[in-house]
Amino acid sequence: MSQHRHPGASGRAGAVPALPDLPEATVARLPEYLRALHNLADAGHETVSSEGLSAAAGVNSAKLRKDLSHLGSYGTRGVGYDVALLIEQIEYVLGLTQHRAVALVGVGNLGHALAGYDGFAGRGFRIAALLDADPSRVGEEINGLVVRHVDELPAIAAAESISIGVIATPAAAAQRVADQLVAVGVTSILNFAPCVLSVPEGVDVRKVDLAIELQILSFHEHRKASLTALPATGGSALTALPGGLAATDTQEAIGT
Amino acid sequence: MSQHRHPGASGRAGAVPALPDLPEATVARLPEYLRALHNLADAGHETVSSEGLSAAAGVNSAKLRKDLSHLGSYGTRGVGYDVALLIEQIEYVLGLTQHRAVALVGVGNLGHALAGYDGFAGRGFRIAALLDADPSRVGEEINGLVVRHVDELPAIAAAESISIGVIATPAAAAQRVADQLVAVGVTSILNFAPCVLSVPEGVDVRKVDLAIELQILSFHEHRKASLTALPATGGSALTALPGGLAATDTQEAIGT
DNA sequence: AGGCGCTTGTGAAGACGTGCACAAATCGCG
DNA sequence: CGCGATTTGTGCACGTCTTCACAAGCGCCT
Repeated sequence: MSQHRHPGASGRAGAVPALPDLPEATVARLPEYLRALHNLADAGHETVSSEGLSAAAGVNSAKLRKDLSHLGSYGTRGVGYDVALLIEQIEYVLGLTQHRAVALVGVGNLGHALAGYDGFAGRGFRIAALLDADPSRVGEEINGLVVRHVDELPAIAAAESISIGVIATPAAAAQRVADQLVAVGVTSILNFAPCVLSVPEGVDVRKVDLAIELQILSFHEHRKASLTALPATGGSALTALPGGLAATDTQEAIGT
Repeated sequence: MSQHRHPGASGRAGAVPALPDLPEATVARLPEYLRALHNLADAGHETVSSEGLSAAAGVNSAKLRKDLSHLGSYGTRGVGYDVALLIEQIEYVLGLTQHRAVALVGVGNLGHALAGYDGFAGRGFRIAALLDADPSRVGEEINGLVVRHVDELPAIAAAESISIGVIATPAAAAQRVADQLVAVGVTSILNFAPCVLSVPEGVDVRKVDLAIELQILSFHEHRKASLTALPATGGSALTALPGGLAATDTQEAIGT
Protein backbone atom coordinates (compact mmCIF):
# COMPACT_ATOMS: atom_id res chain seq x y z
CA MET A 1 0.00 0.00 0.00
CA SER A 2 2.69 2.44 0.91
CA GLN A 3 4.31 2.14 -2.48
CA HIS A 4 3.88 5.48 -4.05
CA ARG A 5 2.75 5.40 -7.59
CA HIS A 6 4.50 7.02 -10.40
CA PRO A 7 5.75 10.42 -9.45
CA GLY A 8 5.38 13.48 -11.58
CA ALA A 9 2.50 12.25 -13.63
CA SER A 10 0.33 13.17 -10.69
CA GLY A 11 -3.02 11.65 -10.37
CA ARG A 12 -5.22 12.56 -13.19
CA ALA A 13 -8.17 10.62 -11.93
CA GLY A 14 -10.27 11.35 -14.93
CA ALA A 15 -11.21 8.77 -17.51
CA VAL A 16 -8.05 6.76 -17.46
CA PRO A 17 -7.80 4.28 -14.63
CA ALA A 18 -4.06 4.48 -15.24
CA LEU A 19 -3.73 0.80 -14.57
CA PRO A 20 -4.09 0.36 -10.86
CA ASP A 21 -1.33 -2.01 -9.91
CA LEU A 22 -3.29 -5.13 -9.17
CA PRO A 23 -2.14 -7.86 -6.83
CA GLU A 24 -0.38 -10.62 -8.71
CA ALA A 25 -2.88 -13.17 -7.53
CA THR A 26 -5.66 -11.10 -9.02
CA VAL A 27 -3.90 -10.71 -12.33
CA ALA A 28 -3.47 -14.45 -12.52
CA ARG A 29 -7.20 -14.95 -12.14
CA LEU A 30 -8.42 -12.32 -14.55
CA PRO A 31 -7.85 -14.46 -17.64
CA GLU A 32 -9.96 -17.16 -16.05
CA TYR A 33 -12.77 -14.71 -15.44
CA LEU A 34 -12.42 -13.53 -18.98
CA ARG A 35 -12.84 -16.99 -20.38
CA ALA A 36 -15.89 -17.62 -18.23
CA LEU A 37 -17.36 -14.31 -19.34
CA HIS A 38 -16.90 -15.16 -23.00
CA ASN A 39 -18.71 -18.41 -22.41
CA LEU A 40 -21.54 -16.57 -20.72
CA ALA A 41 -21.73 -14.02 -23.50
CA ASP A 42 -21.92 -16.78 -26.08
CA ALA A 43 -24.70 -18.34 -24.09
CA GLY A 44 -26.67 -15.13 -24.34
CA HIS A 45 -26.30 -13.81 -20.82
CA GLU A 46 -26.21 -10.05 -20.53
CA THR A 47 -25.52 -9.83 -16.83
CA VAL A 48 -24.10 -12.19 -14.27
CA SER A 49 -23.87 -12.16 -10.51
CA SER A 50 -20.63 -12.63 -8.66
CA GLU A 51 -22.01 -15.94 -7.52
CA GLY A 52 -22.66 -17.12 -11.04
CA LEU A 53 -19.40 -15.90 -12.47
CA SER A 54 -17.34 -17.26 -9.62
CA ALA A 55 -18.91 -20.67 -10.10
CA ALA A 56 -18.10 -20.57 -13.80
CA ALA A 57 -14.53 -19.59 -13.04
CA GLY A 58 -14.08 -22.02 -10.20
CA VAL A 59 -13.34 -19.57 -7.42
CA ASN A 60 -14.88 -18.16 -4.30
CA SER A 61 -17.42 -15.43 -4.91
CA ALA A 62 -15.97 -13.07 -2.33
CA LYS A 63 -12.59 -13.43 -3.96
CA LEU A 64 -14.06 -12.62 -7.32
CA ARG A 65 -15.76 -9.50 -6.03
CA LYS A 66 -12.58 -8.33 -4.41
CA ASP A 67 -10.63 -8.99 -7.56
CA LEU A 68 -13.07 -7.03 -9.68
CA SER A 69 -13.22 -4.22 -7.16
CA HIS A 70 -9.52 -3.68 -7.75
CA LEU A 71 -10.16 -2.59 -11.28
CA GLY A 72 -13.03 -0.31 -10.44
CA SER A 73 -16.72 -0.55 -9.81
CA TYR A 74 -18.33 -2.08 -12.80
CA GLY A 75 -21.13 -3.97 -11.09
CA THR A 76 -24.62 -2.91 -10.19
CA ARG A 77 -25.85 -3.80 -6.75
CA GLY A 78 -28.91 -5.92 -6.80
CA VAL A 79 -28.25 -6.90 -10.41
CA GLY A 80 -24.73 -8.07 -11.03
CA TYR A 81 -22.13 -7.33 -13.64
CA ASP A 82 -22.73 -6.39 -17.25
CA VAL A 83 -21.05 -9.17 -19.15
CA ALA A 84 -20.03 -7.17 -22.20
CA LEU A 85 -18.73 -4.26 -20.17
CA LEU A 86 -16.74 -6.50 -17.90
CA ILE A 87 -15.17 -8.29 -20.85
CA GLU A 88 -14.18 -4.96 -22.28
CA GLN A 89 -12.68 -3.83 -19.00
CA ILE A 90 -10.70 -6.95 -18.31
CA GLU A 91 -9.40 -7.08 -21.85
CA TYR A 92 -8.30 -3.50 -21.53
CA VAL A 93 -6.53 -4.06 -18.24
CA LEU A 94 -4.80 -7.14 -19.56
CA GLY A 95 -3.64 -5.18 -22.56
CA LEU A 96 -5.41 -7.46 -25.00
CA THR A 97 -7.07 -4.67 -26.92
CA GLN A 98 -3.86 -4.12 -28.77
CA HIS A 99 -3.22 -7.37 -30.53
CA ARG A 100 0.11 -8.71 -29.52
CA ALA A 101 2.65 -10.34 -31.74
CA VAL A 102 4.32 -13.45 -30.41
CA ALA A 103 7.61 -14.90 -31.59
CA LEU A 104 7.92 -18.61 -31.03
CA VAL A 105 11.44 -20.01 -30.86
CA GLY A 106 11.98 -23.73 -31.06
CA VAL A 107 9.90 -25.74 -33.46
CA GLY A 108 10.36 -29.16 -32.00
CA ASN A 109 7.68 -31.33 -30.59
CA LEU A 110 6.20 -28.75 -28.31
CA GLY A 111 6.82 -25.85 -30.64
CA HIS A 112 4.78 -27.56 -33.33
CA ALA A 113 1.89 -27.96 -30.93
CA LEU A 114 2.08 -24.35 -29.85
CA ALA A 115 2.22 -23.17 -33.42
CA GLY A 116 -0.99 -25.00 -34.10
CA TYR A 117 -2.70 -24.04 -30.89
CA ASP A 118 -5.87 -22.17 -31.64
CA GLY A 119 -6.17 -20.65 -28.21
CA PHE A 120 -3.91 -17.82 -29.26
CA ALA A 121 -5.59 -16.08 -32.13
CA GLY A 122 -8.92 -16.12 -30.40
CA ARG A 123 -7.54 -14.23 -27.46
CA GLY A 124 -5.63 -11.34 -28.86
CA PHE A 125 -2.40 -13.07 -29.74
CA ARG A 126 -0.90 -13.73 -33.09
CA ILE A 127 2.12 -15.81 -33.81
CA ALA A 128 4.22 -13.45 -35.85
CA ALA A 129 7.24 -15.65 -36.38
CA LEU A 130 8.43 -19.21 -36.00
CA LEU A 131 12.13 -19.56 -35.38
CA ASP A 132 14.60 -22.33 -34.90
CA ALA A 133 18.34 -22.69 -34.72
CA ASP A 134 18.43 -25.96 -36.61
CA PRO A 135 19.01 -25.20 -40.31
CA SER A 136 17.25 -28.39 -41.30
CA ARG A 137 14.05 -27.08 -39.83
CA VAL A 138 14.29 -23.67 -41.41
CA GLY A 139 11.94 -23.38 -44.35
CA GLU A 140 9.42 -25.83 -43.06
CA GLU A 141 5.88 -24.51 -43.18
CA ILE A 142 3.67 -24.91 -40.15
CA ASN A 143 0.15 -23.70 -40.04
CA GLY A 144 0.77 -21.20 -42.79
CA LEU A 145 3.97 -19.84 -41.33
CA VAL A 146 7.45 -20.53 -42.58
CA VAL A 147 10.13 -21.35 -40.03
CA ARG A 148 13.00 -18.91 -40.16
CA HIS A 149 16.41 -19.03 -38.63
CA VAL A 150 16.72 -17.58 -35.16
CA ASP A 151 19.49 -15.27 -36.31
CA GLU A 152 16.91 -13.42 -38.36
CA LEU A 153 15.31 -12.27 -35.16
CA PRO A 154 16.64 -8.71 -35.35
CA ALA A 155 15.24 -8.26 -38.83
CA ILE A 156 11.91 -9.67 -37.81
CA ALA A 157 11.73 -7.52 -34.72
CA ALA A 158 12.55 -4.49 -36.78
CA ALA A 159 9.76 -5.21 -39.22
CA GLU A 160 7.17 -5.77 -36.58
CA SER A 161 7.18 -5.13 -32.86
CA ILE A 162 7.34 -8.36 -30.92
CA SER A 163 5.45 -8.24 -27.68
CA ILE A 164 6.19 -11.62 -26.24
CA GLY A 165 8.78 -14.29 -26.87
CA VAL A 166 8.00 -17.95 -26.34
CA ILE A 167 10.89 -20.33 -25.77
CA ALA A 168 10.21 -23.95 -26.65
CA THR A 169 13.76 -25.09 -27.17
CA PRO A 170 15.80 -27.65 -25.28
CA ALA A 171 17.13 -26.39 -21.98
CA ALA A 172 20.65 -26.06 -23.29
CA ALA A 173 19.61 -23.48 -25.86
CA ALA A 174 17.14 -21.53 -23.80
CA GLN A 175 19.44 -19.00 -22.17
CA ARG A 176 21.01 -18.12 -25.49
CA VAL A 177 17.62 -17.60 -27.06
CA ALA A 178 16.50 -15.52 -24.12
CA ASP A 179 19.52 -13.28 -24.57
CA GLN A 180 18.69 -12.87 -28.23
CA LEU A 181 15.09 -12.00 -27.45
CA VAL A 182 16.14 -9.45 -24.86
CA ALA A 183 18.61 -8.00 -27.32
CA VAL A 184 15.87 -7.14 -29.77
CA GLY A 185 13.75 -5.51 -27.10
CA VAL A 186 11.43 -8.26 -25.95
CA THR A 187 10.52 -7.72 -22.32
CA SER A 188 8.16 -10.63 -21.74
CA ILE A 189 9.15 -14.25 -22.11
CA LEU A 190 7.24 -17.45 -21.70
CA ASN A 191 9.70 -20.24 -21.06
CA PHE A 192 8.86 -23.90 -21.62
CA ALA A 193 12.43 -25.08 -21.25
CA PRO A 194 13.23 -26.72 -17.94
CA CYS A 195 15.82 -24.27 -16.73
CA VAL A 196 16.22 -20.97 -14.99
CA LEU A 197 16.71 -17.98 -17.24
CA SER A 198 18.64 -14.98 -16.16
CA VAL A 199 17.42 -11.76 -17.66
CA PRO A 200 17.96 -8.09 -16.92
CA GLU A 201 15.66 -6.09 -14.70
CA GLY A 202 12.46 -5.10 -16.35
CA VAL A 203 12.09 -8.31 -18.29
CA ASP A 204 9.35 -10.66 -17.14
CA VAL A 205 9.74 -14.38 -17.41
CA ARG A 206 7.03 -16.90 -16.78
CA LYS A 207 7.84 -20.54 -16.73
CA VAL A 208 5.75 -23.54 -17.63
CA ASP A 209 7.19 -26.95 -16.94
CA LEU A 210 5.02 -29.94 -17.62
CA ALA A 211 7.17 -32.31 -15.62
CA ILE A 212 6.93 -30.08 -12.57
CA GLU A 213 3.17 -30.17 -12.68
CA LEU A 214 3.27 -33.93 -12.78
CA GLN A 215 5.65 -34.05 -9.87
CA ILE A 216 3.38 -31.88 -7.77
CA LEU A 217 0.52 -34.22 -8.51
CA SER A 218 2.77 -37.13 -7.68
CA PHE A 219 3.39 -35.68 -4.25
CA HIS A 220 -0.28 -35.43 -3.49
CA GLU A 221 -0.83 -38.90 -4.83
CA HIS A 222 1.95 -40.18 -2.60
CA ARG A 223 0.48 -38.38 0.36
CA LYS A 224 -3.02 -39.65 -0.26
CA ALA A 225 -1.66 -43.17 -0.53
CA SER A 226 0.21 -42.82 2.73
CA LEU A 227 -3.02 -41.83 4.42
CA THR A 228 -5.14 -44.73 3.20
CA ALA A 229 -2.45 -47.33 3.70
CA LEU A 230 -1.77 -46.52 7.29
CA PRO A 231 -1.17 -50.00 8.71
CA ALA A 232 2.43 -50.53 9.61
CA THR A 233 2.57 -53.78 7.73
CA GLY A 234 1.42 -52.37 4.42
CA GLY A 235 4.99 -52.03 3.37
CA SER A 236 4.85 -52.94 -0.27
CA ALA A 237 3.73 -49.48 -1.24
CA LEU A 238 7.16 -48.66 -2.55
CA THR A 239 7.14 -51.12 -5.39
CA ALA A 240 4.92 -50.12 -8.24
CA LEU A 241 2.84 -53.21 -7.79
CA PRO A 242 3.41 -54.38 -11.33
CA GLY A 243 1.13 -57.33 -11.43
CA GLY A 244 -1.77 -55.27 -10.26
CA LEU A 245 -4.73 -57.51 -10.73
CA ALA A 246 -6.82 -55.26 -8.62
CA ALA A 247 -9.53 -54.12 -10.95
CA THR A 248 -10.21 -50.50 -10.18
CA ASP A 249 -9.89 -51.29 -6.51
CA THR A 250 -8.58 -48.00 -5.25
CA GLN A 251 -11.61 -46.29 -6.62
CA GLU A 252 -12.75 -43.31 -4.66
CA ALA A 253 -10.28 -43.09 -1.88
CA ILE A 254 -10.89 -40.26 0.46
CA GLY A 255 -14.44 -39.25 0.98
CA THR A 256 -16.20 -36.54 2.79
CA MET B 1 12.08 -30.47 16.17
CA SER B 2 10.02 -32.13 13.55
CA GLN B 3 10.08 -35.86 13.28
CA HIS B 4 13.20 -36.95 11.54
CA ARG B 5 12.86 -39.48 8.80
CA HIS B 6 15.94 -41.53 8.84
CA PRO B 7 17.77 -41.10 5.59
CA GLY B 8 19.73 -44.12 4.56
CA ALA B 9 18.14 -47.27 3.25
CA SER B 10 15.34 -45.32 1.71
CA GLY B 11 15.33 -47.98 -0.94
CA ARG B 12 13.21 -49.98 1.38
CA ALA B 13 11.78 -47.76 4.03
CA GLY B 14 9.34 -50.00 5.75
CA ALA B 15 5.81 -48.72 5.72
CA VAL B 16 4.68 -45.45 4.36
CA PRO B 17 5.92 -43.01 6.96
CA ALA B 18 3.26 -40.34 7.10
CA LEU B 19 4.84 -37.61 5.06
CA PRO B 20 5.16 -34.34 6.89
CA ASP B 21 2.52 -32.17 5.30
CA LEU B 22 4.57 -29.57 3.53
CA PRO B 23 3.28 -26.13 2.65
CA GLU B 24 1.94 -26.04 -0.88
CA ALA B 25 4.40 -23.36 -1.87
CA THR B 26 7.23 -25.60 -0.80
CA VAL B 27 5.90 -28.59 -2.71
CA ALA B 28 5.69 -26.50 -5.84
CA ARG B 29 9.37 -25.63 -5.54
CA LEU B 30 10.76 -29.06 -4.74
CA PRO B 31 10.72 -30.22 -8.36
CA GLU B 32 12.76 -27.18 -9.28
CA TYR B 33 15.33 -27.99 -6.61
CA LEU B 34 15.38 -31.53 -7.85
CA ARG B 35 16.18 -30.49 -11.37
CA ALA B 36 18.92 -28.20 -10.20
CA LEU B 37 20.35 -30.98 -8.05
CA HIS B 38 20.45 -33.39 -10.97
CA ASN B 39 22.35 -30.82 -12.96
CA LEU B 40 24.82 -30.40 -10.13
CA ALA B 41 25.24 -34.13 -9.76
CA ASP B 42 25.92 -34.48 -13.47
CA ALA B 43 28.50 -31.75 -13.16
CA GLY B 44 30.27 -33.75 -10.50
CA HIS B 45 29.38 -31.78 -7.41
CA GLU B 46 29.05 -33.85 -4.28
CA THR B 47 27.86 -31.12 -1.97
CA VAL B 48 26.24 -27.77 -2.50
CA SER B 49 25.49 -24.83 -0.26
CA SER B 50 22.07 -23.31 0.07
CA GLU B 51 23.47 -20.30 -1.69
CA GLY B 52 24.65 -22.31 -4.64
CA LEU B 53 21.55 -24.43 -4.94
CA SER B 54 19.21 -21.50 -4.57
CA ALA B 55 21.01 -19.71 -7.36
CA ALA B 56 20.69 -22.73 -9.60
CA ALA B 57 17.02 -23.00 -8.82
CA GLY B 58 16.31 -19.31 -9.12
CA VAL B 59 15.08 -18.64 -5.61
CA ASN B 60 16.12 -16.91 -2.43
CA SER B 61 18.57 -18.89 -0.31
CA ALA B 62 16.63 -18.39 2.92
CA LYS B 63 13.53 -19.71 1.24
CA LEU B 64 15.40 -22.75 0.07
CA ARG B 65 16.73 -23.50 3.52
CA LYS B 66 13.31 -23.19 5.03
CA ASP B 67 11.84 -25.42 2.35
CA LEU B 68 14.44 -28.09 2.95
CA SER B 69 14.08 -27.81 6.68
CA HIS B 70 10.46 -28.86 6.29
CA LEU B 71 11.53 -32.27 5.15
CA GLY B 72 14.14 -32.78 7.83
CA SER B 73 17.72 -31.84 8.47
CA TYR B 74 19.83 -33.15 5.68
CA GLY B 75 22.44 -30.44 5.54
CA THR B 76 25.73 -30.10 7.36
CA ARG B 77 26.55 -26.74 8.84
CA GLY B 78 29.68 -25.28 7.51
CA VAL B 79 29.57 -27.59 4.51
CA GLY B 80 26.23 -27.65 2.77
CA TYR B 81 23.96 -30.38 1.47
CA ASP B 82 24.97 -33.74 0.14
CA VAL B 83 23.70 -33.68 -3.41
CA ALA B 84 22.98 -37.38 -3.79
CA LEU B 85 21.26 -37.64 -0.44
CA LEU B 86 19.11 -34.63 -1.10
CA ILE B 87 18.05 -35.99 -4.47
CA GLU B 88 17.06 -39.23 -2.83
CA GLN B 89 15.08 -37.44 -0.15
CA ILE B 90 13.20 -35.13 -2.47
CA GLU B 91 12.39 -37.93 -4.86
CA TYR B 92 11.07 -39.94 -2.00
CA VAL B 93 8.89 -37.13 -0.68
CA LEU B 94 7.53 -36.41 -4.12
CA GLY B 95 6.65 -40.04 -4.55
CA LEU B 96 8.89 -40.46 -7.56
CA THR B 97 10.60 -43.59 -6.29
CA GLN B 98 7.62 -45.59 -7.41
CA HIS B 99 7.39 -45.05 -11.12
CA ARG B 100 4.02 -43.64 -12.00
CA ALA B 101 1.89 -44.54 -14.95
CA VAL B 102 0.26 -41.70 -16.81
CA ALA B 103 -2.75 -41.95 -19.09
CA LEU B 104 -2.90 -39.25 -21.72
CA VAL B 105 -6.31 -38.49 -23.16
CA GLY B 106 -6.59 -36.43 -26.32
CA VAL B 107 -4.09 -36.94 -29.06
CA GLY B 108 -4.54 -33.72 -30.95
CA ASN B 109 -1.93 -31.11 -31.47
CA LEU B 110 -0.91 -30.80 -27.87
CA GLY B 111 -1.42 -34.46 -27.07
CA HIS B 112 1.07 -35.37 -29.77
CA ALA B 113 3.63 -33.09 -28.27
CA LEU B 114 3.09 -34.44 -24.80
CA ALA B 115 3.32 -38.00 -26.03
CA GLY B 116 6.70 -37.20 -27.48
CA TYR B 117 7.92 -35.15 -24.57
CA ASP B 118 11.05 -36.69 -23.15
CA GLY B 119 10.84 -34.92 -19.84
CA PHE B 120 8.55 -37.61 -18.52
CA ALA B 121 10.48 -40.83 -18.64
CA GLY B 122 13.55 -39.22 -17.19
CA ARG B 123 11.68 -38.12 -14.13
CA GLY B 124 9.80 -41.13 -12.93
CA PHE B 125 6.82 -40.98 -15.24
CA ARG B 126 5.81 -43.32 -17.99
CA ILE B 127 3.03 -42.79 -20.44
CA ALA B 128 1.08 -45.99 -20.08
CA ALA B 129 -1.71 -45.24 -22.52
CA LEU B 130 -2.72 -42.85 -25.25
CA LEU B 131 -6.44 -42.39 -25.62
CA ASP B 132 -8.79 -40.46 -27.86
CA ALA B 133 -12.49 -40.34 -28.50
CA ASP B 134 -12.13 -39.83 -32.20
CA PRO B 135 -12.28 -43.27 -33.91
CA SER B 136 -10.24 -41.97 -36.81
CA ARG B 137 -7.34 -41.42 -34.47
CA VAL B 138 -7.55 -44.78 -32.78
CA GLY B 139 -4.86 -47.13 -33.99
CA GLU B 140 -2.38 -44.45 -34.84
CA GLU B 141 1.05 -45.11 -33.44
CA ILE B 142 2.88 -42.33 -31.65
CA ASN B 143 6.29 -42.77 -30.19
CA GLY B 144 5.86 -46.50 -29.93
CA LEU B 145 2.42 -46.39 -28.38
CA VAL B 146 -0.83 -47.16 -30.12
CA VAL B 147 -3.75 -44.82 -29.58
CA ARG B 148 -6.73 -46.60 -28.10
CA HIS B 149 -10.31 -45.53 -27.72
CA VAL B 150 -11.15 -43.71 -24.53
CA ASP B 151 -13.88 -46.22 -23.75
CA GLU B 152 -11.19 -48.80 -23.19
CA LEU B 153 -10.05 -46.85 -20.17
CA PRO B 154 -11.57 -49.28 -17.63
CA ALA B 155 -9.77 -52.21 -19.19
CA ILE B 156 -6.51 -50.32 -19.29
CA ALA B 157 -6.83 -49.19 -15.70
CA ALA B 158 -7.56 -52.74 -14.69
CA ALA B 159 -4.44 -54.05 -16.37
CA GLU B 160 -2.19 -51.45 -14.87
CA SER B 161 -2.70 -48.95 -12.11
CA ILE B 162 -2.96 -45.43 -13.48
CA SER B 163 -1.52 -42.81 -11.20
CA ILE B 164 -2.24 -39.65 -13.09
CA GLY B 165 -4.55 -38.68 -15.92
CA VAL B 166 -3.63 -35.96 -18.38
CA ILE B 167 -6.41 -34.25 -20.31
CA ALA B 168 -5.40 -32.69 -23.60
CA THR B 169 -8.78 -32.63 -25.28
CA PRO B 170 -10.88 -29.69 -26.41
CA ALA B 171 -12.70 -27.94 -23.59
CA ALA B 172 -16.03 -29.42 -24.59
CA ALA B 173 -14.85 -32.96 -23.96
CA ALA B 174 -12.78 -32.35 -20.87
CA GLN B 175 -15.42 -32.77 -18.20
CA ARG B 176 -16.61 -36.03 -19.68
CA VAL B 177 -13.07 -37.37 -19.79
CA ALA B 178 -12.48 -36.25 -16.23
CA ASP B 179 -15.54 -38.18 -15.14
CA GLN B 180 -14.27 -41.25 -16.90
CA LEU B 181 -10.87 -40.94 -15.27
CA VAL B 182 -12.39 -40.51 -11.85
CA ALA B 183 -14.61 -43.52 -12.49
CA VAL B 184 -11.62 -45.79 -12.94
CA GLY B 185 -9.97 -44.56 -9.79
CA VAL B 186 -7.67 -41.81 -10.96
CA THR B 187 -7.27 -39.22 -8.22
CA SER B 188 -4.83 -36.83 -9.88
CA ILE B 189 -5.54 -34.98 -13.07
CA LEU B 190 -3.49 -32.56 -15.11
CA ASN B 191 -5.83 -30.51 -17.25
CA PHE B 192 -4.72 -28.66 -20.35
CA ALA B 193 -8.22 -27.87 -21.53
CA PRO B 194 -9.33 -24.30 -20.93
CA CYS B 195 -12.23 -25.02 -18.62
CA VAL B 196 -13.06 -25.68 -15.01
CA LEU B 197 -13.42 -29.32 -14.06
CA SER B 198 -15.67 -30.43 -11.29
CA VAL B 199 -14.47 -33.52 -9.49
CA PRO B 200 -15.33 -35.21 -6.23
CA GLU B 201 -13.47 -34.55 -3.02
CA GLY B 202 -10.14 -36.25 -2.81
CA VAL B 203 -9.32 -35.78 -6.47
CA ASP B 204 -6.61 -33.27 -7.28
CA VAL B 205 -6.72 -31.23 -10.43
CA ARG B 206 -3.97 -29.01 -11.68
CA LYS B 207 -4.55 -26.80 -14.65
CA VAL B 208 -2.18 -25.54 -17.27
CA ASP B 209 -3.48 -22.99 -19.73
CA LEU B 210 -1.04 -21.58 -22.22
CA ALA B 211 -3.27 -18.69 -23.16
CA ILE B 212 -3.57 -17.63 -19.55
CA GLU B 213 0.18 -17.43 -19.20
CA LEU B 214 0.34 -15.21 -22.24
CA GLN B 215 -2.38 -12.98 -20.89
CA ILE B 216 -0.55 -12.53 -17.62
CA LEU B 217 2.53 -11.51 -19.55
CA SER B 218 0.39 -9.22 -21.63
CA PHE B 219 -0.76 -7.43 -18.50
CA HIS B 220 2.77 -6.76 -17.36
CA GLU B 221 3.69 -5.67 -20.84
CA HIS B 222 0.75 -3.30 -20.87
CA ARG B 223 1.72 -1.96 -17.48
CA LYS B 224 5.32 -1.44 -18.40
CA ALA B 225 4.25 0.39 -21.52
CA SER B 226 1.89 2.62 -19.56
CA LEU B 227 4.75 3.66 -17.33
CA THR B 228 7.10 4.69 -20.10
CA ALA B 229 4.50 6.32 -22.28
CA LEU B 230 2.76 8.45 -19.75
CA PRO B 231 -0.96 8.63 -20.39
CA ALA B 232 -0.98 12.33 -20.97
CA THR B 233 -3.78 12.42 -23.46
CA GLY B 234 -4.95 8.89 -23.15
CA GLY B 235 -8.46 9.94 -22.46
CA SER B 236 -10.94 7.36 -23.63
CA ALA B 237 -9.68 4.23 -22.08
CA LEU B 238 -13.06 2.61 -22.27
CA THR B 239 -13.14 2.39 -26.01
CA ALA B 240 -10.91 -0.32 -27.22
CA LEU B 241 -9.02 2.14 -29.31
CA PRO B 242 -9.36 -0.01 -32.37
CA GLY B 243 -7.53 2.07 -34.89
CA GLY B 244 -4.76 2.72 -32.46
CA LEU B 245 -1.68 1.94 -34.43
CA ALA B 246 -0.01 4.35 -32.10
CA ALA B 247 3.61 3.63 -32.64
CA THR B 248 3.84 0.30 -30.97
CA ASP B 249 7.56 0.64 -30.77
CA THR B 250 7.55 1.25 -27.07
CA GLN B 251 10.13 -1.43 -26.69
CA GLU B 252 12.90 -1.14 -24.20
CA ALA B 253 11.36 -0.08 -20.99
CA ILE B 254 12.83 -0.07 -17.58
CA GLY B 255 16.39 -1.02 -17.13
CA THR B 256 18.99 -0.55 -14.49
C1' DA C 1 43.02 -28.29 21.75
C1' DG C 2 41.24 -24.14 20.66
C1' DG C 3 39.76 -20.64 17.78
C1' DC C 4 37.95 -19.07 13.41
C1' DG C 5 35.27 -18.91 9.34
C1' DC C 6 31.51 -20.80 7.05
C1' DT C 7 26.81 -22.61 6.59
C1' DT C 8 22.59 -24.41 8.29
C1' DG C 9 18.28 -24.11 10.73
C1' DT C 10 14.83 -21.16 12.75
C1' DG C 11 12.37 -17.41 15.51
C1' DA C 12 10.16 -13.30 14.60
C1' DA C 13 8.31 -9.70 11.83
C1' DG C 14 6.24 -8.19 7.94
C1' DA C 15 3.87 -8.69 3.39
C1' DC C 16 0.45 -10.88 1.04
C1' DG C 17 -3.72 -13.42 0.06
C1' DT C 18 -8.29 -15.27 1.63
C1' DG C 19 -12.88 -15.50 3.41
C1' DC C 20 -16.49 -13.88 6.43
C1' DA C 21 -19.99 -10.91 7.35
C1' DC C 22 -22.39 -6.81 6.77
C1' DA C 23 -23.50 -2.00 5.34
C1' DA C 24 -24.63 0.44 1.15
C1' DA C 25 -26.86 0.58 -3.17
C1' DT C 26 -30.09 -0.73 -6.66
C1' DC C 27 -34.26 -2.74 -8.78
C1' DG C 28 -39.01 -4.35 -9.01
C1' DC C 29 -43.48 -4.20 -7.28
C1' DG C 30 -47.52 -3.07 -4.99
C1' DC D 1 -43.45 6.37 -3.17
C1' DG D 2 -41.75 3.22 -0.06
C1' DC D 3 -40.43 -1.44 1.05
C1' DG D 4 -38.26 -5.70 0.64
C1' DA D 5 -35.35 -8.71 -1.98
C1' DT D 6 -31.04 -8.96 -3.95
C1' DT D 7 -26.28 -8.19 -4.82
C1' DT D 8 -22.11 -5.47 -4.72
C1' DG D 9 -18.13 -3.52 -2.37
C1' DT D 10 -15.25 -3.71 1.68
C1' DG D 11 -13.50 -3.57 6.68
C1' DC D 12 -11.57 -6.95 9.44
C1' DA D 13 -9.58 -11.03 11.17
C1' DC D 14 -7.05 -14.98 10.01
C1' DG D 15 -3.85 -17.95 7.79
C1' DT D 16 0.04 -18.56 4.62
C1' DC D 17 4.27 -17.21 2.61
C1' DT D 18 8.51 -14.52 2.53
C1' DT D 19 12.47 -12.38 4.32
C1' DC D 20 15.71 -10.95 7.70
C1' DA D 21 18.92 -11.76 11.06
C1' DC D 22 21.32 -14.52 14.09
C1' DA D 23 22.45 -18.42 17.26
C1' DA D 24 24.00 -23.13 16.88
C1' DG D 25 26.86 -26.41 14.79
C1' DC D 26 30.59 -28.16 11.89
C1' DG D 27 35.21 -28.59 9.87
C1' DC D 28 39.72 -26.86 9.22
C1' DC D 29 43.94 -24.73 10.44
C1' DT D 30 47.29 -23.39 13.62
